[in-house]
Amino acid sequence: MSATPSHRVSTGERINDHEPAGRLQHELSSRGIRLTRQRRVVLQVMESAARHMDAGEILDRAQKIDADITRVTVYRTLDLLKGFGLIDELDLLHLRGHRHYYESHGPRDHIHVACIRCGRVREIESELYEDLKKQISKDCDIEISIARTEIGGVCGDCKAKAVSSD
Amino acid sequence: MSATPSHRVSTGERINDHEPAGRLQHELSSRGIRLTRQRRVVLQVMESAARHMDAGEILDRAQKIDADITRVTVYRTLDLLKGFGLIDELDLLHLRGHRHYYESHGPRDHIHVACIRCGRVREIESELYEDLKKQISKDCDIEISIARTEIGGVCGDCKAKAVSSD
DNA sequence: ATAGATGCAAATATTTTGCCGCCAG
DNA sequence: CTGGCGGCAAAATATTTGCATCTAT
Repeated sequence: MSATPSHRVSTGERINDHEPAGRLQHELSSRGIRLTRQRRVVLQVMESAARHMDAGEILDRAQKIDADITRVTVYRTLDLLKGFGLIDELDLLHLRGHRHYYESHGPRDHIHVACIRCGRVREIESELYEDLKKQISKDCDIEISIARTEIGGVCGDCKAKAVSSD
Repeated sequence: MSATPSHRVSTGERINDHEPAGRLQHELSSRGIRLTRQRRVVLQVMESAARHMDAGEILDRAQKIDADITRVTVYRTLDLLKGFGLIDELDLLHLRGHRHYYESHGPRDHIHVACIRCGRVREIESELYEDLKKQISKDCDIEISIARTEIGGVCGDCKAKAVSSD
């Protein structure tokens, strides 16, 4: 790792520190969206997520809290949140099949950096990334509302392991 | 559009000008991969693509050239090409459902900029993007082999239309 | 000749929809 | 109260796999 990283780097499992508890609930009710028991549970799962989850994992976690929740409700709630731009849908470079992953994120975009060997995903924020988006916005005359960047490669740990096992 | 864009911008339908004819065939055979009749057709479709296609569209085009090609062969060939990093798999922000799109690309990465209203996708290259990747590579100690960036927003044309229809 | 491809059909996986009874506001 | 919501079952999509046969090298 570089001694003076020019990016804020977060490591390993996703830690949802930027998410004030109840943020999603608040966003929805302030838009006049009905808050059902099931939705509360899915929102709770999304907010407390320690990592990116696909629809099946979200269902599993939701059912641990409230066994009655169905797969269909999860899909419908995810669609709802996507529609309001409150969560992002990622594919993480299709490293593990064609699943889609969901995450609730704070106000600032982050880049997903994944190791194609071990699958670990890190998230980073970058001033340079903000500059790039501004540049694109100007050059393409577009008002950016979604930005997604996924980077894949072999991480340092995996490179080291590859060498030591030769 | 800005008078002096700092990015190379390509507009509208994808024009595959960076792809020397037969590039994919050459890449495969130089790796000792068997070139079957079916694979040649799929490669031809990928190389001559005027835009991003999902698996179904690739199948349709391939069958227009050779009616015997099956869906399964298309999937298997796409997997093969992905495995060698010769094509990219995109979801274009899931703007049109959960389809996956495939594209063969030249040596340089480009950014996909999509209008969330009209769905038009532009591709741009950017020096800033190259800088960003270098920075990430250093900060995260990773050797980057895939980079994908998708940007969404309302394009100038659609903004203009929205105003004029008010 | 033969390792590796294809085709077929069926299995999986994933996501969406119609309809009806139910509940949050 | 009542219009939006959730559950159920089934449909629609999308992708993968086993196996027998064929073919590029």
